[in-house]
Amino acid sequence: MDKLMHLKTAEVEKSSHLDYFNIAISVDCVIFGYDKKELEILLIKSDLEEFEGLWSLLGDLIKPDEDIESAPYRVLKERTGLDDVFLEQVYTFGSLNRHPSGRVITTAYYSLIDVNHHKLQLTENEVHWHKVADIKKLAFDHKLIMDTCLQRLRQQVMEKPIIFNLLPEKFSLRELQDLYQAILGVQLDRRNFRKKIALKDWLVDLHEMEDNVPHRPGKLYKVKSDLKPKSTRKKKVVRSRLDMV
Amino acid sequence: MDKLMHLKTAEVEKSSHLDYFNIAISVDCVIFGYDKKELEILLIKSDLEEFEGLWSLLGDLIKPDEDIESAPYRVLKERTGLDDVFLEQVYTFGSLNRHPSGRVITTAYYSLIDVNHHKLQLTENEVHWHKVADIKKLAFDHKLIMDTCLQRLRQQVMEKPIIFNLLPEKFSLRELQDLYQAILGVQLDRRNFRKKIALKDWLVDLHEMEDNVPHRPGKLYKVKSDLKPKSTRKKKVVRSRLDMV
DNA sequence: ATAGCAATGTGTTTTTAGTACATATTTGTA
DNA sequence: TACAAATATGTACTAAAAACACATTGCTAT
Repeated sequence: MDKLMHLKTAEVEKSSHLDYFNIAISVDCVIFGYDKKELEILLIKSDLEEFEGLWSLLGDLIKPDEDIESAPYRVLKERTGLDDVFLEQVYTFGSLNRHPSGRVITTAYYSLIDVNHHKLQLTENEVHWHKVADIKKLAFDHKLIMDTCLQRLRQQVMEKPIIFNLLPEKFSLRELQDLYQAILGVQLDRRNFRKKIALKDWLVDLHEMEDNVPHRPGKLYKVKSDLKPKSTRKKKVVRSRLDMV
Repeated sequence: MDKLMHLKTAEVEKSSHLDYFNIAISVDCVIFGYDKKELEILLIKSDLEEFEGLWSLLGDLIKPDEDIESAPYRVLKERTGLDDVFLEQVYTFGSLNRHPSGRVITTAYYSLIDVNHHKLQLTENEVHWHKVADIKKLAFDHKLIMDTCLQRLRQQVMEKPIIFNLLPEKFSLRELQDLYQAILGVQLDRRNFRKKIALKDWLVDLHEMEDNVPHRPGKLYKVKSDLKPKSTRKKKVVRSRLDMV
């Protein structure tokens, strides 16, 4: 409220490149994928001297003429070719020394992508998938950002029907359970899992069967079509129960 | 990652006042208080022409040499004289046209203050408490920010022992229930409420009684002392149950 | 003093959700 | 045709949420 807040447009123009604009702002994307029963994220090799050999999140500075929410969509489009992705803002990180080259505050988003069915056009060959479980260290504060996003993902996945962004159109309950286990990092009881999912009432039975499995095939399901908004921007409000009321 | 991300320190210095710094970044504080069974927030009169007569949140631009988290503490200290307050980051708002005077991205924090027992030193007389329920419109996108913070507060208050930041040291279950009702905007059954609170195991029975009430006095409680970190920065992790595990 | 008011303080029942656990069935394969 | 590896399903126990009623305490007005 103090400074810019009280200025009229003309004054802002005048003072543009002074004190108030000494901070750059970026977005960083924690792009989750799922492959071979493992949760993965998409990383790019850092080319800062300080972080030689380390990987970092995909991100970019926000342009002066784009909404903050558009920035992560743009980053994903530029890096992967995808543009109908699930994205959700998580937290904004702004420690003084988080970026060695200057003052950069960054807003973290996480994204969920079905790796096997949207073929990514990885524009740079320095971009690769990494198993989340194997990641010990990243450039900048990106490990902290990743952990924060993973924590949020774990919350959300229990409450809202977003997990289906990581799966193909048709899937078996087994595949769904494997994915939950990969995200939550725990083993689940199959019978209780099925009851829980049934209770949530997110699925439609397709009356089709798996094939290409070396054992008894399971039924296939898809997510109910009214639960499938990809992006946060047009998200349907699914009220969580206020359990004290 | 594109631009600044790849620059070495010297290059950043050189390019400082160019494209990358055309966005200002601020924090805005949704400061919740509780008085006479109503949830309130602290607002300041907007002095932008565009928002003549409207109220706005307390905020300020982030200084190039302060952590993002320090900024809302500074704002609160400057505006209210308080410095041991509960603050939590909620969301970052950055629509292109949210600020009429220029491009400003803002990170919203909410704060909980016991109005009656920490006397605020309101440095400006344009700063006042307003009942949340009465607020229809605010300057900028501050109504959206307030609503987002209120929604987060409602979530958190069920999960974590933060509500006590709005109450005096000693309180009765009746006062606690009234406060929950004010925040959640619903009526609660007294017996079920007490059971629920007992279950959470947040309180210590002080074996003292209310006085100055025109009816049978209730017992007084305080929050368990190990549950009282005021700020997010040193917050104790209270694991929420992963109910599928 | 005492009747009435306005609270506090407690307990039971029903329903729903979570947890632990076992058996029969189906398909592919050796 | 027996076996391996899944799917599919049900029951009993426990915990929590929700709905609901009665006795008690302290103040106050008559």
